[in-house]
Amino acid sequence: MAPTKIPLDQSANALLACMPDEVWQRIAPHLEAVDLPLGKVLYESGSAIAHVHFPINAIVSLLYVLENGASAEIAVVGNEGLVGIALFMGGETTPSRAVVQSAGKGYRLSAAHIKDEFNRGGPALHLLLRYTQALITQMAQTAVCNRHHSLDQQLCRWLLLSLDCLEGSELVMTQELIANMLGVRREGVTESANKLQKQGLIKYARGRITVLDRPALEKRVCECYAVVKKEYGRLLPVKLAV
Amino acid sequence: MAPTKIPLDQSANALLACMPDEVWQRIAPHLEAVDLPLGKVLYESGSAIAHVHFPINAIVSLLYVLENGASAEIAVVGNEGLVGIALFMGGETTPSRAVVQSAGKGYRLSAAHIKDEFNRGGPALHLLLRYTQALITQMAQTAVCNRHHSLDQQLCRWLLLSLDCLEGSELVMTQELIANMLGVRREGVTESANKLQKQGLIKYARGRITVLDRPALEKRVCECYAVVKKEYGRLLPVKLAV
DNA sequence: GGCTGTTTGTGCGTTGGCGTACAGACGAAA
DNA sequence: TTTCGTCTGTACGCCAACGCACAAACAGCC
Repeated sequence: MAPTKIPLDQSANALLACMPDEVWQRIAPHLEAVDLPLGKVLYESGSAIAHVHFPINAIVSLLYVLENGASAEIAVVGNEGLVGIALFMGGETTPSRAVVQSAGKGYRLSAAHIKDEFNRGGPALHLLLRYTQALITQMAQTAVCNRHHSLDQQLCRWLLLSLDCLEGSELVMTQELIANMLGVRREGVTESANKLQKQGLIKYARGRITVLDRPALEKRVCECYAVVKKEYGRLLPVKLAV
Repeated sequence: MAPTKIPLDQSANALLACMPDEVWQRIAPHLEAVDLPLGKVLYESGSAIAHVHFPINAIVSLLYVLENGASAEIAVVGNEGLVGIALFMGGETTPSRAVVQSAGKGYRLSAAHIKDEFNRGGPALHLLLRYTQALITQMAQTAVCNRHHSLDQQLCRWLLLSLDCLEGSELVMTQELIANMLGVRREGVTESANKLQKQGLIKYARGRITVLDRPALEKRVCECYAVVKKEYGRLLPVKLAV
């Protein structure tokens, strides 16, 4: 409950890192460092969102869940972004669910504080909106990818996107979980992952994936990965002009 | 080129209708009535967007086009919305394409004017952001629908969404076009449409679809339609408080 | 009326992913 | 060391959608 007294690191999250000093000074006192354990739900479909989260080394999935329980991931958020855009977009909530897909840490900021900063209309607003646009691109590209690309390709895309959110080349992630994210059968993931393993691109063992040959993965992935990456790069320059 | 002198009707587009008088007075002089013929491209992937468009009785599709030419619609915009959110989101452009899917009329507003109004930070900003969130919901739901629902269901969803943008119960639209939007084969659409026709839900003839039994369509459509509708209703109240 | 181009209908064989079922493989705990 | 639960591998039939090829129906135009 009480704000954590752990020293804050502005560079731990790319979005925070882009904030001009003035903004950072204002919000830093209200940031709380939080643990984001695997499976933690940051917000639920339709229910009010209490905080935005800035992942540091965790990965958060935005999922749409259907009535029959089937689900599909529409976007991934890592330390390049933030979870809970509905707060400043004005909807307060959204019909999706945010779940921690890879455990780690993050900062959170209460709804009131993020809205307050947003409504000042300064650089934070523009930064957050540009980030939102990047997220939109990711969602749209996911929609197209779901329609036109094979599971093999989608798995590559997913591995690369997740990898980009972490350091190192290891993901802690069962095939079951991946299947849920991609909205496919577990067995399908097993098959695709096996192909990759047999060709030496990845190593797989009981919930640990090690990427052995990232360039080869990039050669096999569909264009969707590059489109999204490029758009993030374009919309979120390393350092925002003050 | 010169602004059209046709009398403007604020109620012709729901988003405009929601604008408080003060805003309307400011932007109305810069609105131009434009024709939106079938197939017209309002903006192209990656190129600068010159205007936002407020459809009146036209329908505009937001499409992602893949390298191999395959495409998929990620959202539909009718008189409840606006085309060109990238302008005020700060990205200036987006990797998608906006195409008129059903001919009609609309208003357009230059990039400079919409940004100017947006940056005032008043009610227009909040309205546009709420609309954007609704659009995000539509995109995300499309992604899930692509993944989990049958072509039959998706066709129903598409028919209903299009119908909602028009008055009357007739769509002018070839199966080929619908197939492009849904990102499926034309033959697939033929088959699905035929099922609907045989059961008396629609009537089909050379690019004219007449919906005969809308309630039956609504019974057959997947949940995605209702989710999107509900979210639009929630985020875009009929009249914005001034 | 006859021609032409567009739109719709139909019939293949193919395939990617689904649902189900079960077996092996491994790790942690007893 | 054994047991148990989790994770991964494999197999089978099934089905929706695909790609391709072509026929039929229709509208507009000469």
